[in-house]
Amino acid sequence: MKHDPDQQRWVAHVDLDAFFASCEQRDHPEYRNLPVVVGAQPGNRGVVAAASYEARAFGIRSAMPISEAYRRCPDAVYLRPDMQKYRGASRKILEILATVTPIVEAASIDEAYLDVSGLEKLMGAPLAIGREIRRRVLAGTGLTASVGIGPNRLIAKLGSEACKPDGLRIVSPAEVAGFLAPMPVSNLRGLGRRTQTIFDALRIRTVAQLRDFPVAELQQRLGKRAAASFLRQADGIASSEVVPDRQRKSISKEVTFASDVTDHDALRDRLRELAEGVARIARAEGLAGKVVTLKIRYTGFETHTRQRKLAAATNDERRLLKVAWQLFQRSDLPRKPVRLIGVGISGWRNNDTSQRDLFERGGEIRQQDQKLLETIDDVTKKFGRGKLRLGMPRRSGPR
DNA sequence: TCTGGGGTCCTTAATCTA
DNA sequence: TCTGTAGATTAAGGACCC
Repeated sequence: MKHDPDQQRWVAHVDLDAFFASCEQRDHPEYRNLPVVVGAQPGNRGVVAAASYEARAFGIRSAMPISEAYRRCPDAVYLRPDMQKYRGASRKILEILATVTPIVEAASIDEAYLDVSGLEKLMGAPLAIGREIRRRVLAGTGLTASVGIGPNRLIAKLGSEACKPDGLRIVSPAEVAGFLAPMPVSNLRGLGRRTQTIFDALRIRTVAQLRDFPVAELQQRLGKRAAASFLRQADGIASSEVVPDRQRKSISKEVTFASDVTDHDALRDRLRELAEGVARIARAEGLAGKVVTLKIRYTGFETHTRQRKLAAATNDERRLLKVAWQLFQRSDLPRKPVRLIGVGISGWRNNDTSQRDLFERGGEIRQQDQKLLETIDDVTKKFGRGKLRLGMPRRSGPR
């Protein structure tokens, strides 16, 4: 899809409100207006996957331990996730969004980006486009979505976050700086607990404060790359590329035991089930991978991964299990009770080198070329051209 | 408090190779 | 052949996201 470079880019971010909980409230009218918590069952290990807005009023949040949620609201409706139902709803929503524009990128089960540039002639201004997206999603699924529209993905996403639940927010290029300035830096992408500690120590609370902070010190504390990423975001600079049909990069399955396990037969049985699940998905999607990863978590949350690259790609559960079990038996892993075990596969054949990918990554490659040229320039200045053998194939065999 | 499951991306270190 | 250098590849771990 070609874009007129002079045309204003508009990206929409569509985010379903309390998605899992809303699906349940939609299908069970008796749960409407009640606090609904989807996740682990109270009394078991696990966390909250989604909380309805009624549950959030009790301070219940996603990723909170279920024991803590229960302490805050024992009378809430506690439900196990029904992933099939949510995946079905997700597919339906993507179909609806595709009636607005073909350039739709599913970012997760409950979020999508749309490139709505150039739709003004058909649908009107961004405000009208946003209203129409929300109307179609509600009419087609009975679910409410919050929509943010801005000049790039970051602003669109922050826009939808700012207007949740059941809202619409348009941020024009002229409004970006003012929109970002008062925001807590914790709203920026890639800022988690660890980085937050650093920002706290530096007394950087808002995006405006981040913008005014000395660059050198920020680089020293966060590393050049991360510092640059946050500063770009603080200036509202981000990609506006919406990529439909992104290919997944890995498939994995894992399980946390109700109580920690030491019996190797039991572990191997669970690993077999997980390998079967991974292999089934891989075959269904026509994928075969060369890299097998074992994940293992011990008592005390100590987590390790071990991986091995195979000579040939596979999606066969027996091969997966065999390799994963060999990895489990490696002597450098602790011999302790096991809390979680998982297996995954990645490294597809034909991975990331398709002509389309190469075409789309052209900009990146050109940047690398530029870097290379700069490096060659530096070396040439130091040592003279005689030291360089440019464009000559490497001699093979022993030297 | 006590931490699921399924992912992506980044950093770092070790190793291999030219 | 020796040695230092440096890029590529592989592996492990961690941060982060939904």
